[in-house]
Amino acid sequence: MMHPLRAHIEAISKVTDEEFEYILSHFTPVKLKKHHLLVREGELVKSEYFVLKGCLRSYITDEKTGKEFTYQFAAENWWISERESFLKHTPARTAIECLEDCELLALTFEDNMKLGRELWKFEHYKSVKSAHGYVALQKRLQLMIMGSARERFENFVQQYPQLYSRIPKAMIATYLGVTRETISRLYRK
Amino acid sequence: MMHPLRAHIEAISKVTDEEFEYILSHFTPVKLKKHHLLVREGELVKSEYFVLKGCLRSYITDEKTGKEFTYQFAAENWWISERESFLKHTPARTAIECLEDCELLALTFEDNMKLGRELWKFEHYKSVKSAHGYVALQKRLQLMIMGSARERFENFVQQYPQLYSRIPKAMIATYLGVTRETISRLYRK
DNA sequence: ATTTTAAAGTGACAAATGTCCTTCGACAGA
DNA sequence: TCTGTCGAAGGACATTTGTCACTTTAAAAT
Repeated sequence: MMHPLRAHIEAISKVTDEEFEYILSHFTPVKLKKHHLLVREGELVKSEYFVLKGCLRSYITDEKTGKEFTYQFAAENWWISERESFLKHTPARTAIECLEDCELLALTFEDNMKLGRELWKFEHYKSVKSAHGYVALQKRLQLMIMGSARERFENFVQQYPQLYSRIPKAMIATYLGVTRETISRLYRK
Repeated sequence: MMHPLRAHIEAISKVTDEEFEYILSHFTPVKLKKHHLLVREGELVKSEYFVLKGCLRSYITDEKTGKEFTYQFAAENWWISERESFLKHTPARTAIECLEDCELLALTFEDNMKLGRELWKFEHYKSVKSAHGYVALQKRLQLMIMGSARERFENFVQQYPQLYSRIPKAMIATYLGVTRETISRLYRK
């Protein structure tokens, strides 16, 4: 069976066995327990992570109110990191937490750049991923502005059915910008 | 006095007189009247625009409800375009409208690429602008999720005082995802 | 100057969502 | 088995925001 990372890359551009082996040799496996913080707020983030197994989320905590805002979830075959800190070498504004026991592949900033320079296909893969991320962010903002809580919720369930049954509803709520009580109410009516 | 576009570029990377002349030679001046649609929904977008004078906005209209969502405003020294259509050559999902008489500088997709290839500084300028745009979008989403109507409004006024006094409140409302009545209420209390 | 049109402000009421508090069931650890 | 924790659901009530209808003000057009 094809390596999950390879499958993910090849959805965008095909690579040879040698190329993939070379790419993979730059990644470091990481295993983490549920509740472990992969990234803490204020840290410098040196790697991006590809998820082999498990589930994580990145989030911000509002200092004043203590309320959380989930910026991103990631399960198998997703990338997760703190982009801003990773790219600019600034302190992380969001934390990343394991919602389950996780197995990840870490790629450092330097190796990331190196692979980009050496393999045009890898650079292309990254830039397509990044463009997709941008469009997804736009759509999410638009839904946030134009959609009701119900629309946002239904959109989430439809878009990520696996996550919906796997992640505590309270966290999905912070991703959608509502309270868990509101989510709860949406079932009944 | 320095050309506004040059000032804008040099805030990120210095260019020589010759380089700037060369860059500028790829732009086409455009003059438009208030209410003119620079881009219509469904069109192919061939250029990005730098604003010399006037004020515009890009927006989406929800088919079902007829409600508008302002995606972006642009006044002097801003870039505006329909990025997705511009980059991927797909039909525009947002329209762009002049809120005042406008003077713009248009740069086509091809010239944009050409300048990027020929002048590393220009490529750098574009990539920094794009990264800034991404971070701004993230912050806007975050505020949308964590902030009340008042917080979003006050943030807007603080961030764009010029726009606030220049643009109809009803449009600012659609940018913030509230009704104009809500904006109105915020003054009094 | 006069008329017309667009934008802003207001009040009353409705709907959506948040807050607080309690209950219930599932399940992991002692 | 018992107990404690966590996630989910629910009710009662408060607050925010939306909707609609109308008035006032300001700006454009003639």
